[in-house]
Amino acid sequence: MKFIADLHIHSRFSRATSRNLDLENLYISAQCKGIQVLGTGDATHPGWFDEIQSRLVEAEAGFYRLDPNQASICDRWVPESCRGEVRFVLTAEISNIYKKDGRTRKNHNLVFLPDLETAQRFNRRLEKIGNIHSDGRPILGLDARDLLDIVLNLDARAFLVPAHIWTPWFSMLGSRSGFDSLEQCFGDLAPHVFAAETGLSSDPEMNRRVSGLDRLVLISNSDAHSTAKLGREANCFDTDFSYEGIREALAHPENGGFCGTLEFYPEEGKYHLDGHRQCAVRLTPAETRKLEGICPVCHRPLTLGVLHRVESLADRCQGQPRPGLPFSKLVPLTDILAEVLQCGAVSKRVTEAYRRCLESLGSELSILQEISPDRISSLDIPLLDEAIRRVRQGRLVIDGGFDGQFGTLHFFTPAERRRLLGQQSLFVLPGSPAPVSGRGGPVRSEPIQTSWRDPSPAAPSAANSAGSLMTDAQKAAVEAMKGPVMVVAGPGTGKTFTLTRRIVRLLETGQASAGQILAVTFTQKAADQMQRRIADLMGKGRDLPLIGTLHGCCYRLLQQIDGDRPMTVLDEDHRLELIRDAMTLAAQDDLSAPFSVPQMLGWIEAVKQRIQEPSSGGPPAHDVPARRFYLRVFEIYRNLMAVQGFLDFDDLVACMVVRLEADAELAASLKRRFVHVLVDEYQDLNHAQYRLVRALTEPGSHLFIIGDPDQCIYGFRGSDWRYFDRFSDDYPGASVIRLQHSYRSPQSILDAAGQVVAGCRDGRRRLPLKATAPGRRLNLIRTESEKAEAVAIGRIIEQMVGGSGFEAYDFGKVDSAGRGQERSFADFAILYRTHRQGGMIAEVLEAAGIPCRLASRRRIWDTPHVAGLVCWLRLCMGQGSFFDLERAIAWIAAETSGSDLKRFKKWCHARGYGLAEGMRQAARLPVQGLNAARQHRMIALFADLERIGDEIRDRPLEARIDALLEKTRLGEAFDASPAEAGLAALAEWIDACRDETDLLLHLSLSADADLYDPRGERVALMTLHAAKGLEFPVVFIAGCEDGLIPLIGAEDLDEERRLFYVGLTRAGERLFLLTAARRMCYGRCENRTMSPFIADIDPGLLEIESVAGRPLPLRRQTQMSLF
DNA sequence: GGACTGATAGTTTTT
DNA sequence: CTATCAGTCC
Repeated sequence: MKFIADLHIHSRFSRATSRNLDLENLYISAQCKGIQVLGTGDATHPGWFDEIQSRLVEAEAGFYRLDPNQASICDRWVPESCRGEVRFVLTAEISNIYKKDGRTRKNHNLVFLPDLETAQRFNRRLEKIGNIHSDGRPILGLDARDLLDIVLNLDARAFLVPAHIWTPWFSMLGSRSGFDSLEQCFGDLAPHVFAAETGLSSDPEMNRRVSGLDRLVLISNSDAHSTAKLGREANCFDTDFSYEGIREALAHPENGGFCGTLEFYPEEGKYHLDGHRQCAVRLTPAETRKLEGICPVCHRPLTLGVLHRVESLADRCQGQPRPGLPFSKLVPLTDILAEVLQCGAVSKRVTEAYRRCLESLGSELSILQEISPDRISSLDIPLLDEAIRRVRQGRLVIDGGFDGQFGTLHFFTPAERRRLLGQQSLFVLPGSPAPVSGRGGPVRSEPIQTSWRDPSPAAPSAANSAGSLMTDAQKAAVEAMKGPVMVVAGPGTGKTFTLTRRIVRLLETGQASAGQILAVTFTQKAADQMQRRIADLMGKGRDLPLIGTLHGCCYRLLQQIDGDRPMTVLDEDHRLELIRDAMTLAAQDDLSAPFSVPQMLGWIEAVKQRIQEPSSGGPPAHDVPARRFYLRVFEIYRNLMAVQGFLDFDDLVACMVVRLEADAELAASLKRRFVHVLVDEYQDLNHAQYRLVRALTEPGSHLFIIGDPDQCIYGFRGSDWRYFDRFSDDYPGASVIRLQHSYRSPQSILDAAGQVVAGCRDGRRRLPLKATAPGRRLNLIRTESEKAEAVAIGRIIEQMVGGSGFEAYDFGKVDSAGRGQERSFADFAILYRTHRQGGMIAEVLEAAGIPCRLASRRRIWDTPHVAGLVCWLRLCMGQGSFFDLERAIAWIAAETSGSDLKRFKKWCHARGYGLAEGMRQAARLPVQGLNAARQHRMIALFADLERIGDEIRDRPLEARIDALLEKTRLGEAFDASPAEAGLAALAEWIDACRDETDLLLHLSLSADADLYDPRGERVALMTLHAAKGLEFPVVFIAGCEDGLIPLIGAEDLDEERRLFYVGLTRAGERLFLLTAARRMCYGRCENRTMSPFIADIDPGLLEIESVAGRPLPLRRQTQMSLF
């Protein structure tokens, strides 16, 4: 069957689209236009998808029609001459913005989906990658190749077509955004792409000059943002009337199902020629080349159009024969009428004439293509017949479009018009305009003054320290092998680099075997990173040294020392639960709790971190009842832990220290074993950890420490930078090496940071850091409110990424000539003091379509079903707690209630049973507080648990998890809710772990894992603390106000200063400091003043800007930019 | 024991 | 503003 399809349109849920773009209007307009098949567009948008689901019904396979009742109502609005069937296919456009091979890429891709179910799966998949709610054309920081991968894995029938492949800003081959070939863009998956969309500004003829595209079918669509633009380009098919028909026709053009396209005259497209709209300069590619791409008015790079781009990639000359299907070029009927009637395309006269045409002649496409001039002239619209004839013959003149401005049409010269109107001739006159070649010469008007802020974008960051060049100091640090070495490594001086190189050198020169090296870091992330880097440098299959966090290493060593004694390390939730139990038990002895559970946890931690007795910590001495209660709780807590064989984090280190200090033999053997000990971030050691390092080394040991006292920001949990400064006393004769060359930040940022940290009252002497580049001033932006602050950040990001949608350019909002270096979302970080601040910023940015990664304290296994699974695992391995049991039974049909379990727990606590012992005893002894029936049900429950445990015990870990999912309701939960990400992270750990003990250790010791798909590029939002060790080209520090930095109530102002210092030095190129004049604080609106730390920065280093409190934000009214 | 009310305090966070 | 906890009532 023959049909015409427009497969790329948008709904009203996309930015800058007409409000009336709903399915009904599309249905009506498609008929008026003469289109039989429309892409739905925006199928990724939940709102639009809901509409699709509720209003459309499947007609042919993968073809959907408007609900018949609705359709008959709509038909009344369609002239009878135009009526016909309309089908929808599920399509969506994705805006991919990402970095590849060092350049920011921005391309748009059309996705075709065979049915609603697949679309739903697609949306669920994308939801994890980015925000699909805020825009019908979602912006994802996702590599186009990875998008294609997702599409291919979705369903064999789904496919992807790169959209309007030539436009400069957002396309596969775009001059400012793209690649030079399909293969570069899609890599290994390129063979799966079989079609490309040419876009308005190019036609098949131009495309065929590039032989790399020969293999592709070229399709054309309207990309309509309003119903009026529907079908300005379209595709002709003669194939099965179904989704599969379309796919087949495109994938196998040799079978003839695809018959070519209806094209817009490319010259009329917005990006045909080169130029600057703001400067009113339009140029042909040849002229642009003569000017070397520079605008003669503003002397900035010109926006290169599609023709230019085609010519630069073309390997066939113009006019050379080339393959391809027939196509015809059209001009929208309203444009023709506007020209004929000499008035605007949206004027009333044109609208009326248009309506009249449709009513008498039929659909627009039939008028443009088929209806004979005789019939057209019968309408009595002067010149219309002649104009349409000329369009069909290609006899019109178009001033080519450029830099976002449509080209303009000319059918008749004034003289000609007079003549034609005079004689109403039906035959072609000699001397009418030649076929299009474009009156594209440079058009110049008065230079327009444009303002731009960013005349000299900062140079890209200097040579990275990962290169093979080392500074002398780095070299010294890597090569000083004997005795204790202390390295003071300021921010960006290549700390990790130095550390890894040193380990590799130790191994390579044979000075130490892998087993003789112990390297400790502070975070799991740092340990993983170091392990990876060393593995990369050493090559595969080599033994690697023990590299881990202090806690992880202690665990391993304790395990080795004690053989297989089971050790379960409790995570924070468990500890709190246990303390709660302990406090409840203590309260029974007639005492009420004068403090909170977290407070108690803090005291316990503090005491353990100092390796002291409980009596040396806790509530102040004068509060006698509180102290009594505290001591009692502490004791009970210890007992509860001991009974079940639990350890907490601090116990790991403390136990190790106690063992080493008490057992000289053991200490000596470990000292013999670990000849080289390396400690990263030494300034963050707390007392117990310091004692541990001391106990593992002698004063003359080959102990290598590296760190930066100015970056000690964990004082609140016991870290003390003084251990760092004391190193030379503890280890006399230690070599001291200072790394002072920063590869990360420019001088301006280092200077400002240095001025801030110099304000510390610690009396330390500091040496200045040197940068490679001078850098530009720091921007200090003062805003009215926290919302305005977020909006200001968003605007800057939007501008630096170069606008995330066409709109930004098409409406002239962003100065396309004066933009700075292109960035992608992953280049930005927004830092703040408290988590609370992150929420608002993320909300504003997400709403504007900027993808964010909000670092949260919640971890992946905090989602109920992942947490449930972990509880089950622990229980089945005999390492469960009462807490695990309570949570686990929620996932089976248990007849035992939570309160029964509480009574059971109380009974166990009273008798000193752990869970396992308690479960055994409950089978034979009466449990106090439970009647016989309840106890029987509980015993039955325990038997069930036992049985499940027995059944799965001998299976490998993965099979065990599968079985658990099957035997409990966990499986349903994982199926129902989109927490596959959680399961995936778990699976990753399972892969990485040797055995279940390892896994459980990981689960309680390991840091948060991201819920986000790492393939999606996002702006990072995190606290200043979390930013430590990271770097970003562009850094925003939000809330630079008194009360936030330094935080109100902070005891150690120096630490707040260091924290700010850490934040400042994360920036590789640009640093923005933001303040709000007013901020909501605990529900109250507070006036704010600037952080005193900013006053310590030389004003000459700051560029201060105030953002006025204009009303926020006019989202849909202006549609100018994302804000 | 569970549902309600009112008072109160409220960083930062890795393991 | 909101989570938490203690106290109150049924």
